[in-house]
Amino acid sequence: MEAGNATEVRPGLRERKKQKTRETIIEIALELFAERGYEETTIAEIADVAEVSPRTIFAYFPSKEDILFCDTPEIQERLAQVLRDRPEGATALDALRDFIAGSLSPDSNEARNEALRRRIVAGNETLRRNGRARLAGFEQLMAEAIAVDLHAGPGDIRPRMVAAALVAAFSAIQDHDPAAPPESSSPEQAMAVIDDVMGFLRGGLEALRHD
Amino acid sequence: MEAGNATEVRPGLRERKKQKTRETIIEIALELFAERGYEETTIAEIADVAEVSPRTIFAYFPSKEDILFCDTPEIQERLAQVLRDRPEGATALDALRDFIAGSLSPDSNEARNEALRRRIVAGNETLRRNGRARLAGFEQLMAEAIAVDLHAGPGDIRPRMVAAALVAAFSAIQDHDPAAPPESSSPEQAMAVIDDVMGFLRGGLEALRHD
DNA sequence: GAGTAAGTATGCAGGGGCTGCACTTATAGC
DNA sequence: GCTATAAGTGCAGCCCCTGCATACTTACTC
Repeated sequence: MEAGNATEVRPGLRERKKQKTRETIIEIALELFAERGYEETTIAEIADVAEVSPRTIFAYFPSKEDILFCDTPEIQERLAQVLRDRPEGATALDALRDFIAGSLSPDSNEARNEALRRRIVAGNETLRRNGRARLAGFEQLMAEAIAVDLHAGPGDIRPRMVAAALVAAFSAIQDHDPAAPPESSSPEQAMAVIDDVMGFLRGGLEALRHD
Repeated sequence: MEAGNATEVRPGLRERKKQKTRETIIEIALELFAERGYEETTIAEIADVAEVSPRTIFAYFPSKEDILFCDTPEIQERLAQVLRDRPEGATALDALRDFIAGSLSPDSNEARNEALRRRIVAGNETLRRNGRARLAGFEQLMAEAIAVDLHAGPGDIRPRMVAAALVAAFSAIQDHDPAAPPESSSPEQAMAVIDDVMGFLRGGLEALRHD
């Protein structure tokens, strides 16, 4: 450890290089996937363009698909945190709404990648399926939080139903309107749609609230 | 075409052999998967025990996973038919209930395979995920039928939400109680659970019915 | 600044899923 | 029987992914 570093320790050269390599791989993979299709792009090609060995790619990502979906765990962790830290009166749905609102700030780089990702996934059946499967983590998270809201026991299926409906609603919004990615519409519009969904869900939740 | 056949043409030797081979492959694959795990069982081993060439297996099934989930399309088709043919007053939920009730007759062979399948899928993360992904077809089917019930337009997300909740509910019942496979409990018990779910869903549906 | 420890990149060999193609074998209809 | 058609097979090969041994880099210590 060097002395004189500020509150944030700037990571060493090694760490920075690693981060850079990782980002390069992602960037190039997304570009190639978008350009010529996911299945049609091989690990070897990505490695070639990224100027690393194919073996190295697997040191960074457990699988080809994980290059594409690498952000999921991080986003999920953020959501988990928001749910954990929500104030006393706030429901899980409230927390989710805030989370989404907070995620709509279009960080240019992130947004660009996200748009690419969407296009790539849209163009491949398997990816669509697996992409949805990855939402299972979010669903689980929401189900747990909703269970708390509903004072539901562990065997109660209501939280899962609500969480599933929720995920389905957002999937529907995303999948079914590929012509209108969220960055093209304004955040306000996006929030309006989301509030719509929330309204429905709250209605459904009320109907299920018999505790 | 031979003359003198009854209403049902008994398929020729070729067709019967084919069917037999197909069933043998499924049977042996399920046994091996259950015995030593899905990932640990190779196509070569299945082929070996089934006394066919590995290449032949791929003539019958597009992928290893499809050996396991081979019934899904057929069941889905049956559900689609039930939904199509439901009488005027019956809702999609009613039709689904009937469909499930009709499916609970424990055909010994079918039930045995189904139990095996459940165990196999339960023991493998990827299979659980993909198994659920295969439910997307059912979800879609139900969503379409529910959309009719709700007089919902094409962009309406309510039907999807309900369908997703529905599928989630049944998944929850199946996944979360691996100790109690459906054949062990009586059909009456199973139907009681299902009616429970149906009650919730009808409640949720009512809340969404603002047409 | 040389030397060592730890971390990273790479090459190689190989397993396993899956496919296209050519070829043999078995059934069907004449 | 004899031929058209379909099923089964063997082979070569692509691709994802893994374990392992090895070269290379950065980091730390003296």
